[in-house]
Amino acid sequence: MVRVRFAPSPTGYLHLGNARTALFNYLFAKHNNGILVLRIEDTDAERSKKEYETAIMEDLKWFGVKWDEGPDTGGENGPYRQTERLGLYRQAAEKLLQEGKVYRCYCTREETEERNRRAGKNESAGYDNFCRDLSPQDLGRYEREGRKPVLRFRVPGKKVEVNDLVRGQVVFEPGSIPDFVIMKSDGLPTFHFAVVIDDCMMKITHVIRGEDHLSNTPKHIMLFEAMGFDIPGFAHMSMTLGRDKTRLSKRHGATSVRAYRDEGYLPEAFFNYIALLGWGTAESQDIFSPEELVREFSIERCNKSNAVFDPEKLLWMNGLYMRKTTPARILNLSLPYLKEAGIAGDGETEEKMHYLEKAVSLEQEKIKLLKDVPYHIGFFVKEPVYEEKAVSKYLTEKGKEVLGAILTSFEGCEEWSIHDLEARVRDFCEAKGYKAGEVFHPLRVALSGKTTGPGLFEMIEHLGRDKTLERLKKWSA
RNA sequence: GCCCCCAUCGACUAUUGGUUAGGUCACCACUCUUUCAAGGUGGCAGGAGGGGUUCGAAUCCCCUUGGGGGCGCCA
Repeated sequence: MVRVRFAPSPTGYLHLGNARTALFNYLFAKHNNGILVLRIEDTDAERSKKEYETAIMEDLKWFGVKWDEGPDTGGENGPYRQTERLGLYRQAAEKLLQEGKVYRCYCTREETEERNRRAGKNESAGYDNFCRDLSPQDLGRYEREGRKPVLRFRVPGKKVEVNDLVRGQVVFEPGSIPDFVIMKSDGLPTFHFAVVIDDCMMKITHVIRGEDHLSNTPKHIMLFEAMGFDIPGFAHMSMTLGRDKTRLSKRHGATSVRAYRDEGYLPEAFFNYIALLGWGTAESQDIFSPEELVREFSIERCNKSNAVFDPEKLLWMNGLYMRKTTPARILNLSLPYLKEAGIAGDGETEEKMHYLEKAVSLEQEKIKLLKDVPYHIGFFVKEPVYEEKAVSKYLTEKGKEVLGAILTSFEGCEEWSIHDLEARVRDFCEAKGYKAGEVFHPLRVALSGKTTGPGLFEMIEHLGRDKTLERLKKWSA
């Protein structure tokens, strides 16, 4: 049984790069009929916040990553928050201490750096094993000084091989990894230790994570070995970068899943686009349903090189999914934005909802973001926002004259159907010798405030007789 | 400073020893059209550099360069 995990730290909103890691874990799990575990790595008491934990779970669910075991679902391998597992880590650490595989270290960071400096090494050269074999006297002296020790792992002097599912065999030579801390002086485990204990106890078979952890993996493997645990498979995914090929950060604009959700991206578009970052099929297919992705996904086809996140392609893909979905769904999802714009309120009548839905369907092919829906359909409900350039170009003296004449014609229109309306306008043009554009453009601007929009006669029909005549009167000479 | 990873159009990628190096986004042109989109057609554009191996290299090896990551009592 394949068991994988996604293990975020609740220190901020879900980041795009982490979202991709979560997605790949999910796809791998589902492809293999396995289990996805959500584990909250909240041992950093300073930065971890409960609200972020909630937000991360919401955002994962939003774009379609569902886990089988996690803090909210419970499960036999829990608890799923590291702060609720502290006893487990202490127990394991105690055992390692008994076995002499870890030792107490009393050095401060400053002391270590100072010694490194004096030894002519780089400050960040790593720990110098100062406390590795402290005499009982030294130990006692430090304790009497009131120093609180950390527990350091006694790194064996042999090479470590990582057999990575995407990178192949990666070898770390002896001496390249200094003795590292597994338990902090406050009694909390470090990331490296907690991860290994948890992955083992949660029966994780494959560790799929970002490449930023590749250099840490030998530490984890040594810990697995020291504790006699089975070593899981590892797969280190390439990183997600910004346009300038540096790590995705605020400089690149929105980097959280939440931000994209708020802008009005469709979850399936986000899901699809993110899956394409660092993974592809032999056919270079671009559009996948979630089911297809689950079926097609494989670790072997994951790219080794980093991928640049391209908001433009995401936007294009979102437009594509907008066109694929139903107007009713777009309407429902854009309700918050419509409310904010004063176009729809709570508990609208069925009639109004139908009216809005039709308006959405007329504009659907142009909608790229849910956030933009009010801009596109607002004039159907509220007084148009007249764009200055449109008015000065088309609602000229001559334009107003034309509108006045059209008004007369429309007033006599009883059926108010696309056909009737169009016939009237075309007859009018012919009778008065106007070119189509001389009439169409002023009409559109007077009714919608914009030079762009749906088909003119569909628009007039849907706008209705009253609003049409009223707006024409306003702009007639 | 030490260690690790990576390298195909501007971006995402396909091509795993023999291809006019393919697709998608973006961009440009044309087309459709009452507008804007969407659609259709076409175009621009790529193997980082240098050495090998081979009849033949984007593909295998080495070096250089460039980019990314790690070396915390952060995760």
